[in-house]
Amino acid sequence: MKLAQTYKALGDPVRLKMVQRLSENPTYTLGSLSKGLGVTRQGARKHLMMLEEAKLVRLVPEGRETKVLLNKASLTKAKSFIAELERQWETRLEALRDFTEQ
Amino acid sequence: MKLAQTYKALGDPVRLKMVQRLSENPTYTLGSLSKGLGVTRQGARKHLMMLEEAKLVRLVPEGRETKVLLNKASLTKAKSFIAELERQWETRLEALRDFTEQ
DNA sequence: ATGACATGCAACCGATATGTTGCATATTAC
DNA sequence: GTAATATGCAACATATCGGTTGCATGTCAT
Repeated sequence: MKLAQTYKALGDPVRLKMVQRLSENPTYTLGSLSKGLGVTRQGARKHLMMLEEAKLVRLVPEGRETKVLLNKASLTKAKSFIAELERQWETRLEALRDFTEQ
Repeated sequence: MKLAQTYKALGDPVRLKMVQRLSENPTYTLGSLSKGLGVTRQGARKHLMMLEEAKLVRLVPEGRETKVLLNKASLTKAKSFIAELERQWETRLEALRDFTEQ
C-alpha cells in the first residue's frame, strides 16, 4: 500500500508540524522551516527528506537556499482514503438498517 | 501532537490493511484478522496493539477469542485534520486573489 | 576576495519497530 | 476428560528511526 508511506510520513510530531506550517505559509525554505522545532537543522533535514520520499513536499534548490513546496494532492489523497473507509461502514450500516426494518 | 500517533499507526501496510478490512466488516477477531497478511499471528498481534495504543481499535476479549472493534472517531479526526489544512491554504489563496484583483 | 550564510554528506548512537520461534494458558467442542 | 482452538508472553535478531556532531561545499554580500 503506497498510502501507508504517506501516513507514516505524517506520523511524527516534527513532520506534522512542518506540514501544518507549510499549509499556513508556502514561502518556507529548508532553513526557516527547520527552526523552532526542537531539533537541529540536520535532524530537521532528515524529516524533510522523508516527507519528500512520501511525495508530501518537493525540495527545490534555488541559489544558496532550498525552497520547500507542499504537495497538496498527496494530502488530499490521504484524506480521501479515510473518507472512502467511512463510506464503506456507512453503507454497511444502511444495509443492516434495511434488514432489521423488514 | 497526539494526531501524529494516529497517522503513525496507519503508516504501515499491514495495519492499513487491517483498518480497511474492519471498515468493510466489523466482525473480525484477532485471529481471523491476522490471516492473509503475510505475517505470523504474533506479528499481527503487535500491529494490533499499536492500533489499540493509537485508539484506532479496541480489543475486547470474549471467551476464547478477542473481538477487534474499529474506533471510527479516531479515523474521522485524522481526516478532519487534513481537511483543516486544506481550508487554510484555500483561505490563503483567496486572500491572494483578492489582493491581485485590486 | 573574504566572510557570512545555507546547505550537503558521513559517521555514530541509542531507542523503537518489525518480525520470528517457542512455550504456556485458557476456552470450547466432542 | 481430551483434543483442538484462540490467545498471551518472552526472548531474540535485524532494520529503521530520530537525533547528534563534525566537516565540506557552494552562494551571496561587501
